Amino acid sequence: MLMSAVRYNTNQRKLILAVIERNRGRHITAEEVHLELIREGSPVGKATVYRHFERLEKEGLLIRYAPVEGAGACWEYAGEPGEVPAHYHMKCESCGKLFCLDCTFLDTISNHFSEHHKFDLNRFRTVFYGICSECRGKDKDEN
Amino acid sequence: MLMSAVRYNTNQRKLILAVIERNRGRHITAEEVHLELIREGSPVGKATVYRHFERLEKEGLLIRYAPVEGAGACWEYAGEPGEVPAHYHMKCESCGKLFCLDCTFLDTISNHFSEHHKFDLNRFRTVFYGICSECRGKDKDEN
DNA sequence: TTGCGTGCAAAGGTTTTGCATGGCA
DNA sequence: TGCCATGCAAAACCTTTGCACGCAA
Repeated sequence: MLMSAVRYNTNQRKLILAVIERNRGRHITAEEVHLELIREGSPVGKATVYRHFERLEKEGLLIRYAPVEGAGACWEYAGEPGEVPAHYHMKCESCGKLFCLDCTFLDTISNHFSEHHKFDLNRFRTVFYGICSECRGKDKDEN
Repeated sequence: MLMSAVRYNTNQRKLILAVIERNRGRHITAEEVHLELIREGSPVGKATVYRHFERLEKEGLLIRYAPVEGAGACWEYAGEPGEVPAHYHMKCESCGKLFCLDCTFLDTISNHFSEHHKFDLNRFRTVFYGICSECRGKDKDEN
């Protein structure tokens, strides 16, 4: 929440923020932002994207999720406080897809952990691993 | 799980397992095992450690944790197959302690994922991250 | 003896860093 | 104009892979 970290409001910063805001509700990687801006015809260096992600996180505009194996860290626009609903992630061990879990049952889980185990769940880091519905039907040709 | 994956009980496998068992209750990285064995005077190649970690995970002897930012994946001894009843793990981000969750609510969670999200949870891989009761009381000096 | 296991080094992918240049305030 | 920001490439890091040799069964 160190807004003081913002010094120059450069064009690159605006471009990066625009892509992130446009992806409100979805997680995105630094690589994806980099490629998206190239596609738009407004290329921004990869290093610059990484540097801004780091700053935006400190400013509280970006949420950084624990990296999932096989991929890099993923981030998500935080927007106004409370704007992004609490959610968890589900990762398929077979196809590698990452799913966002927006389900009221999560509150039940959080509450259970809090009340019965006195444990405050961290939704940014906790990832549910398993096999998704698509892969469940197929033969397990993983690995 | 797939005990059939074990073919040769090589010396390197024994050495790696020994280090892991000795670190029961603590997570450890491939790099740490590699270095520990060098320190012991029984060096084992880094690639071999990685290959064994992968196999031990399939066998159910090791739990692989989601990588922590700034570090690689970390692993932890899960005990002999069948030694421990089905359970999930809860890891405190502050003190690093690993808690075993033996609670009927877990079935509720598994069932919910299975029925509502058509997702088969992997209890070995899924780890709940958060702050434990002990650390909840203290100042959050983490990070 | 057979074929898996091992070690080394090289490759792969992601993120960080150094340094000269560019651009915001 | 003074600094911070940027871009490129190289480095750093972690992990995987290729290949020839070694060793458990």
